[in-house]
Amino acid sequence: MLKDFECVEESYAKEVLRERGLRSTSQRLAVIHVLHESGRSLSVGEIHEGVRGILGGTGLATIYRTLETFESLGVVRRLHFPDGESGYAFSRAGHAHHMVCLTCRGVFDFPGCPVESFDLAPLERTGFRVEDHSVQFFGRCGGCGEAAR
Amino acid sequence: MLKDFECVEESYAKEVLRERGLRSTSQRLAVIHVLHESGRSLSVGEIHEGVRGILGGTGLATIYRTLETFESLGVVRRLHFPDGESGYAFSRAGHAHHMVCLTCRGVFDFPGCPVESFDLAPLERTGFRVEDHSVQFFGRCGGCGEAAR
DNA sequence: TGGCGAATTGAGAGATTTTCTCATTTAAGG
DNA sequence: CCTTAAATGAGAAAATCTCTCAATTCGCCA
Repeated sequence: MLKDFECVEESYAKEVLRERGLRSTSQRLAVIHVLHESGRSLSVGEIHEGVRGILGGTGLATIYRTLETFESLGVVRRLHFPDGESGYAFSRAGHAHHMVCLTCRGVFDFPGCPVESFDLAPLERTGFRVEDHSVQFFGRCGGCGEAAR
Repeated sequence: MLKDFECVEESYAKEVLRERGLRSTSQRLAVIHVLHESGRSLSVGEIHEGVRGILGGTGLATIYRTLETFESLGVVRRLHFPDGESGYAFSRAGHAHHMVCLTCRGVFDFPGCPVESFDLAPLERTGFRVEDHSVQFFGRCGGCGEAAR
């Protein structure tokens, strides 16, 4: 099952799962498939629906468990929108930031990192030790920006 | 009531409320008071508890409504932690970014903005129009960093 | 200062979201 | 194949958030 849809994202997820001694179940791969295929960030409900469309009776708990697993593996990322909503998006592990379209919820990677060239010294002089950061841009993607005119 | 505790943060909140034609109720001021006094970000439950400590029987719905109001006014900000939890923190309106201590959930402003000196051109060349951004640093504040040793 | 009208609140019901449990299924190594 | 532990499904339970409406309170104006 799912063989016809297999994509790099799925093989990548499989690899990460294997590395950690976790199983590549059809449910897990379907979540990746749905997320990647949509190209945007999806709510838990949308993911559940999408997975059901492929596999049939998948439990909601499985979706939650899967998202949690993938997030801890860095394969999926949870995004929070200014309006309070949130969604999950596929994301290659490692250091990645995103631009998010406020209209279609599309998620795009962008090159570089604003924090890299930012001087943390004055900040750390306060005694704060920076361990991580998050950067996100919100706006309208090409398609949605045009449609608005 | 609350007169004894009045602080700049409360006067500031009052002013913003008046500007928008909203009322300065004791519940709203108590939320600001609790948030500011704690110096860290608090969950809805913690805020509810704190306000009840000052005013007595305050409804949970009021806390939610108040936080929503203040967030739309830019007086309070909702923060999302890497562990999935979230909390609210006092925040002067305008462009402010935060450092958040992962141990005590303390919130500190930091000077400058990494995005200001970041070249958005290559990003916008993709057709994406940036409207907003968010930047956060996570780590350990002075106190918590030391305690860990 | 007292009264009026509209905004705000309290309380609890209701909706939604997330977690948990445990019997059953299934992936993956031998 | 077979075995074994990991993972899932289903639904109950818990947690979180929203809504409704009568009662209260703020802020304005006389």
